Amino acid sequence: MDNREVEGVLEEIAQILELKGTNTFKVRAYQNAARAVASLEEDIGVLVAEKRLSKVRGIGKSIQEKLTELVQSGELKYLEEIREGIPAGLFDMLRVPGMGPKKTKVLWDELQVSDLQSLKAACEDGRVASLKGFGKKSQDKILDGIAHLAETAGRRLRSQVLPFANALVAYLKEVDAVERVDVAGSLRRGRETVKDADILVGSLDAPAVMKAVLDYEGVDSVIGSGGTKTSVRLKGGLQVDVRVVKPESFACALAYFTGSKEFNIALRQLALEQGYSLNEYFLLPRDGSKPPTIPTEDALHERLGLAYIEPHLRENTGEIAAARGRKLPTLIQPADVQGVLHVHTRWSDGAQSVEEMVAQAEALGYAYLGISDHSEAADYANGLSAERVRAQRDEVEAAREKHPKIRVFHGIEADILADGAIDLPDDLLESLDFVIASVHMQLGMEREKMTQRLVKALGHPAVRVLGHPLGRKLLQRGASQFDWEPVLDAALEHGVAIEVNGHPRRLDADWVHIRRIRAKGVKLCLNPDAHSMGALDDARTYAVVEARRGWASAGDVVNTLPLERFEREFLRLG
DNA sequence: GCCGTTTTCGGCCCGACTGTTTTCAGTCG
Repeated sequence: MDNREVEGVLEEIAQILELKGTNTFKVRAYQNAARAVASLEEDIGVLVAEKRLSKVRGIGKSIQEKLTELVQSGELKYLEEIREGIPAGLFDMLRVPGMGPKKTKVLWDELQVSDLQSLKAACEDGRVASLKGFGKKSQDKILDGIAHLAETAGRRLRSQVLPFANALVAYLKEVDAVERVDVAGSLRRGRETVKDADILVGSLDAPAVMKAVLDYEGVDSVIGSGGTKTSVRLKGGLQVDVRVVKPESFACALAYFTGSKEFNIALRQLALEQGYSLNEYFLLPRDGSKPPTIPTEDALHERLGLAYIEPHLRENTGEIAAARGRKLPTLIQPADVQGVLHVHTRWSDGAQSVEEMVAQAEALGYAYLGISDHSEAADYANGLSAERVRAQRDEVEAAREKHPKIRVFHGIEADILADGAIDLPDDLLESLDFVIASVHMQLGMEREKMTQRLVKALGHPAVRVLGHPLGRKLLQRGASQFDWEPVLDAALEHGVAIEVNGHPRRLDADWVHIRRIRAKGVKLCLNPDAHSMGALDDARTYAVVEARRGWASAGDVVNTLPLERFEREFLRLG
């Protein structure tokens, strides 16, 4: 039972309690505990075994007992008890926009509606509209919500949303009434997938801004529009919320609408302790005196006795305490990345030649580049046999001669076979500059076997990087299951770095595990996993964001090293 | 259910919008 599964159990308890109309603070206690578990830097099994669970903030006596039972036996009587009589379909109903626990419970009690299908039917024959507290509009909104849920599952990749959000921001910048405008919300925090885009505007003329949004040519339909907030659906389906505040409130509002929700709650708590009340407009002294001028988020955090907390860290997973103690790390920046290793070419499933990728990397200012096509076992990707790897050398050598300013390493992304062996002969692997070892097949292997598979692969002397360890594809398939502790132990022992894959659909390892990897002292390697020239910079664009969310600084990442040190200390060449 | 240098009880973040009401509950972020 790993941290993610335990987190899921706590969240399920919170949802069930919410549906049952339990005291909201009790519900919140379980939600807080779920977050606390999610942000642990150790395996929860270790904490339970060493009886250190109660030291975790947010986990008290009662939850500690439940988690001990859960981790030790894999079961939890309390959950089974409260689950009794709660149809699983109610959780799907909660995901419909506008549907919360209260409405869900009313529909269940009054109409015996217990899943999306029966909810849809109840809306279509008008039973929902006839209920007290509901009406025609609620009913139509629920139907729209169900349709949208089915269409997109509600979330999109960050990379798919950013261009739309940036275009709208650029448009609003040109509107006369707009003084300041910025992206907020989970998009600003760098979440891997987002539900919608939040845009904040500072203006003295809110109606003009609302009108400008409604006039935007990218708008498909209007979801709602009030005096200071307008929600629209853009062509392409993305929902965007635009809010307007007075320019004097912009910094407080930007902080507020950036979230996360949990971070805001904690920040307000801190403000209360220090004699302030914090809302999205001002930091109000409780004694009724005039609120201080807050021109930037930096100033807001400083007022509360905190070092500035970057948006990427705002998840209420320890960053506030660290900011208080001035112990936040200096986060890695895109420009810190000196070179990248994980790059494909036409030799396997890439779109460009070796030379084209090298030229592009040089143009982007990289000091070194590793060519790493797929290996033999990845035949779906036209993986390279030992013979073809040797043949590729000439082309790599030619690119080196043509581009002397950038150092080109010749490597491979080799497959980790089911038994943990690497799929090319040892002498060939040893002759290369580096090897990235990745799992591409049998991703759903049983946990114990997958752990052994990875540990064995990391012990191969030629392996330098473990590629996309989770094997997930965002919004498509989940992560492989294995135990992190033995894998990280092996990585540490053999000096292998764990990849942070910058492919927008992978982002793997993810930020939660990056924190664990760092805590263990294992190094990271930020890569684009580029299959074309256009994706070559994805390590700086996407992997860096994921690493920052995992609290990584340049010192945690091997490919921030200058060329000579990277070559000598990490690749162990020459 | 959690928490505590006003500590073992009595708090627990705050406001906008919507749809339903005629003063408010629910949802959202």
